[in-house]
Amino acid sequence: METDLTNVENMRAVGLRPTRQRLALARLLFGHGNQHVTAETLFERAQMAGIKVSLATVYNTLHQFTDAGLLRQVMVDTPRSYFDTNITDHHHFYFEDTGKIADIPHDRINQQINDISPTILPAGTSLSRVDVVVRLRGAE
Amino acid sequence: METDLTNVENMRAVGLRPTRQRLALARLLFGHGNQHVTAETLFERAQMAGIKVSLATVYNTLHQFTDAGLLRQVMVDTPRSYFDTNITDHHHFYFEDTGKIADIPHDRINQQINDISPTILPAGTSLSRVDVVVRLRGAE
DNA sequence: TTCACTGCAAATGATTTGCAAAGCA
DNA sequence: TGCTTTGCAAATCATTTGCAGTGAA
Repeated sequence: METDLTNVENMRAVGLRPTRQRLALARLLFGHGNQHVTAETLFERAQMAGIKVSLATVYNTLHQFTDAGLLRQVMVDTPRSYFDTNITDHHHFYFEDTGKIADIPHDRINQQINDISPTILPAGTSLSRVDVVVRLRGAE
Repeated sequence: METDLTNVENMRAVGLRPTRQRLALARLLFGHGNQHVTAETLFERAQMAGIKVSLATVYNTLHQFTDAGLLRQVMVDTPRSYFDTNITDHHHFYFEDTGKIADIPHDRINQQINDISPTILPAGTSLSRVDVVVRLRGAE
């Protein structure tokens, strides 16, 4: 289990003040299993949940959580970017027809990639991360 | 060798009228080895080369070439997208410090990916393409 | 009280679009 | 001529920013 950001102590532990907005957004993000959100979808979900928060704050919060290592930013489509609550080593399906993404479950790709990557890095660089996006057509 | 779009017949062959702007942009794109461009960088290069073309037309042309299978759109960074003149199966380095991309040369990743991918596709979907982005820190 | 955080509205940056003028068939 | 394509400017969309007001320590 990852850091549970839905309580005050853990929010402080990652260097963020436990404000009403951040706690509420954390609850939406981390309280219901792994999910992929955009700023817009999280904002809408917050509104439906009756949480008073501005879109700008949603953007700020997503980036703060990402910087704290609690979210991972996934770029598959311009110009919108997704944030994934699953921060373990894994990769993504991208459904071209619907624009949605999903985690690749039992990740065979992952092991292979991790084995290969270090051997091909250009001199003077270090690996930040490997993103694999398997783009699909057809049913979601 | 790919289709050489720098001449009138081939431009027609992909279903596009060989206009002055399209021919000139094709020359910039396909006349000097593989490269990665954004709409903005191609536009600047065109201006430096004395080609009279608008930014809107550069955008249109990049998408028309992409639809014709002559370019590949690569998304690594929001909200700007790159277009790669190399349309063979291959993947990319992304230099986080500079925001630039480069093809991964002798592509060991590629074979592994191609072997694995078909085995993990969700029912009802077909593989469009696999994008691997190896994100690097440090020197470009 | 102090400094971080929030919200709003305006600014930004990439991209797209509407439409009249220009160019290819 | 007729249908594409172009160019410009305005529109759009996601995102960021400036700044005054609010809230946590």
